[in-house]
Amino acid sequence: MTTPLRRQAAETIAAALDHDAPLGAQEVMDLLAIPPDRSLGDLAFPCFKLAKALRTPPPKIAADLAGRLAHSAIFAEATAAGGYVNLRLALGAAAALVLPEMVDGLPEPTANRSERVMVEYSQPNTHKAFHVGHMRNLCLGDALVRLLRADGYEVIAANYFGDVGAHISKCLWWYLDRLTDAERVPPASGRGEWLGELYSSASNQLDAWEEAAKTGDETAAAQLAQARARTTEILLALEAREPAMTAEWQKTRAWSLDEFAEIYHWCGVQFDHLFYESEVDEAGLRIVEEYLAKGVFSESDGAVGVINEEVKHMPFFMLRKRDGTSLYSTKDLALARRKFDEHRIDRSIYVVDSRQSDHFRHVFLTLKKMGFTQADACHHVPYEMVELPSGPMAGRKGNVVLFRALRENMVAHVVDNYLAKYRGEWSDAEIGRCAHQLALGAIKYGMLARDVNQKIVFDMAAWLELEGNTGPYIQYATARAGSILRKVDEAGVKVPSLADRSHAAELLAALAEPEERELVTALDGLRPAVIQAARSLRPSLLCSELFELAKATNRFMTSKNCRVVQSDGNVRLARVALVAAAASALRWGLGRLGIEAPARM
RNA sequence: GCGCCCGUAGCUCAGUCGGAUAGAGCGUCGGCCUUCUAAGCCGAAUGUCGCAGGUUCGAUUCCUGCCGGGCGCGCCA
Repeated sequence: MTTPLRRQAAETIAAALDHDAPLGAQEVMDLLAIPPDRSLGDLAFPCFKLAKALRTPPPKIAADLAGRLAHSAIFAEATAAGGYVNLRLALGAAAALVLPEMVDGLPEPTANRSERVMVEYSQPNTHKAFHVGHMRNLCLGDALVRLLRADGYEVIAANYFGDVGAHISKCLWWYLDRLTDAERVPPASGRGEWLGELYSSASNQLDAWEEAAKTGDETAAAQLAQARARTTEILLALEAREPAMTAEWQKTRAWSLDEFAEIYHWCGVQFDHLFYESEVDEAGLRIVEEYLAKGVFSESDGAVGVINEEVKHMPFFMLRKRDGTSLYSTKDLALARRKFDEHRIDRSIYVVDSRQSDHFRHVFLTLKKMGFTQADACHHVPYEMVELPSGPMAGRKGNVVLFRALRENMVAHVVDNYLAKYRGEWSDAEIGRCAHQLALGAIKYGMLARDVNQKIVFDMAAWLELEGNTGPYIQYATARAGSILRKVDEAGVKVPSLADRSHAAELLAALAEPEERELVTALDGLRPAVIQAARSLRPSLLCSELFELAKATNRFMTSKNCRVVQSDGNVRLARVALVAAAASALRWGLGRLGIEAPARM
């Protein structure tokens, strides 16, 4: 990952290498490392790779190279240590390469690649409640959209609502048959969640009857049979577009969708396109007919599917049930075709939990067999589940944290514990806005900071601590930096322009403290981290880098040797530039994760 | 049974082209607020990198086998 600083460092090293050395500037840059102890240097160049080509032991190469690098523009010091050359940056020159693009605020990303990428995420079911488990997907998908945009792609953020299927008929059964007229009135707000509770009640009741029926309870068995007949009836009525039932579906579906829209708004998530399962249902069945006729799909036990030998433990991928109705898989094929044909995407990303890994392997293999070359550019981003300290989330057992409670509790905690002291001093609007940003930052960062293949145990109490490696910690560093900049401004000092490179180097040569050195190098690491996170579809990489940057910023701001307002001359100006760069970089980096930093907190 | 994921400090986790004495947060213990926000900073202690082999100058990292945990495996989504 290239930055102006790393490029110049690599070019300097490459130029100093023996002509026999098989490394160009790019290879050198890829090898550049950070020494284990910063007292050794700011960068390190390992010489092991050169040993064979030069037929010289690494320590000898390192010693020779160190001698030749001692007096370059970018390095203040070069010392050999074993097979490594440890390099201390000439801080003014280094800062002049790092800070200019940051002091004025990093640019919002613009698409500069020809590739068009769609990220499909969130995919909630209507008629069900939205809970913390859904938040991981939402945060992950949103962050990937932002990261890919930062990497220059044109990205379509897409959602895919599960608005058909058995869960709908269960919910409607409860709503229509089991509620009294008085009960059948949704609350003024939170209708989606209310509907989710109905679904949950229905599901629990059916499970309970099923359990009882297994133990020989004939009443339960009869009730179960009756209920199943009714849910099937509802399902068929919906499939037949029977007007009265369709009207009920549309009404209740809208309650869910409205609430989802509200949730996304609160989360600061925007979709460019909304898909619905109900739109791809029939198209999916037509695809099954089409490719069955072409001989790509085949029948088995009355069902239709495709045989993907590559998935050894389960080669048969079912696409149409014996009763002729569609499946999740059927719709995914139709959806993929729409993505390719109507949205003309080159790359397709699916953010779906890891339990679906086999499903997506099958989907992509099937698309390939159907002739879609884009199948090679389909990626499933699997992630592990969110659990609660009390165990896996299970709606049935009531072991869930619903979105509304999550939001309210987080916001209330932030206000009570951190912002109450500003009452009267800040407007209520600012307190509310700040609490929103902090609560959301805590949730998003918590969901993103862990690698996707690690399970997350969501412990509300722990996340509310807001200490250590958390979103609010990074937001706090940002706010403090902003506070210094306000004081600087009050003192009548302007953030210096660094547009002129040689002037900038001269000014920034005033930086000398270890905390300043650490901050400059941490700033240099931000952009590569964003690119790496985007390329590997792993937002956690950026979280780690932001945490390091926030720590470096806090250390700088806490150090008595790095006062900004109380210093003078070029030292003050250089530090102003450094703080401005840090604030802007933190804000920008958080922004790539969908997290805002409050102006003050 | 087959497939995927996980196993690193008391706890939660980084460590993804194999490289220096294996890191961070929390917790514990001890310091730092008349000085730019103490939601902060500094210091200390803590390890059989699940186990056993193999490849290598060098393995937490790559390969093989095993142990432990999670998830998935034809008419749910």
